[in-house]
Amino acid sequence: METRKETVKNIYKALKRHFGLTHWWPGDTPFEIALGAILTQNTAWANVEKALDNVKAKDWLSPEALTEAASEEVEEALRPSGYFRQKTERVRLFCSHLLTHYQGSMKKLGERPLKELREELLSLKGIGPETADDILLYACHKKIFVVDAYTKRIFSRCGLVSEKIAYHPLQALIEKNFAGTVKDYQEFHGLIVWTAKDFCRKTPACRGCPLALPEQRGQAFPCRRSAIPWDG
DNA sequence: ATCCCGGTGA
DNA sequence: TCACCTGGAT
Repeated sequence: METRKETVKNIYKALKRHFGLTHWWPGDTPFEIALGAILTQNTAWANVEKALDNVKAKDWLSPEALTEAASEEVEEALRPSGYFRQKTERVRLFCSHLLTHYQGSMKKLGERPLKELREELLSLKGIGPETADDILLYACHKKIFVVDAYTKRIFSRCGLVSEKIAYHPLQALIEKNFAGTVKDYQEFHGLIVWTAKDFCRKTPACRGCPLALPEQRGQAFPCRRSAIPWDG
């Protein structure tokens, strides 16, 4: 029987074989990546892109510009991403922190050690575990596994964990059982996002799923379950 | 009508 | 634990 470590590795290998390189996260600079991480909270990425396009069109893609602009105008730009008042506040709090402590430099922010930086990000209002880890992994290139709703869905449907597992236990389990570089961590999360969109949707669309067991291949349902029972 | 790569406040 | 926050796509 497969060990948990082998299962995690096999999931990564199967997804990589199917999709190739994802080059996740979308965004050209560390600051844009951090911005996207905040804007995508409970929001479809297509709507985040519209907000980011608005910000770029205004030439506001910097912590200075976003803090100096009138908040009503920033709200207007962020509107397509939803929760636009909340997100304007969150974005500006992050920008202020960046300016106050790092001269607005994501590079300087990224020089802090992983654990301290994670606690620091979590202390900011509007940055929870997933957003913090997005920023750490993709903007600061720290080796940390990003857990999201898709990760829980896929790993639970593969039988590795309960679907109700909390953020940190799942993160710890994956990190303990996955040996990879920062690039591997980045790709793994990207592959999970793509898999969730194409196959592992809320209502499963398993036909052609790279994670389907051989005997289930070609079936529309069910996806594989209970490959390895999890004892908590 | 329901869903999006969540986080906060209570 | 849960209501709430928001607009846009399907």
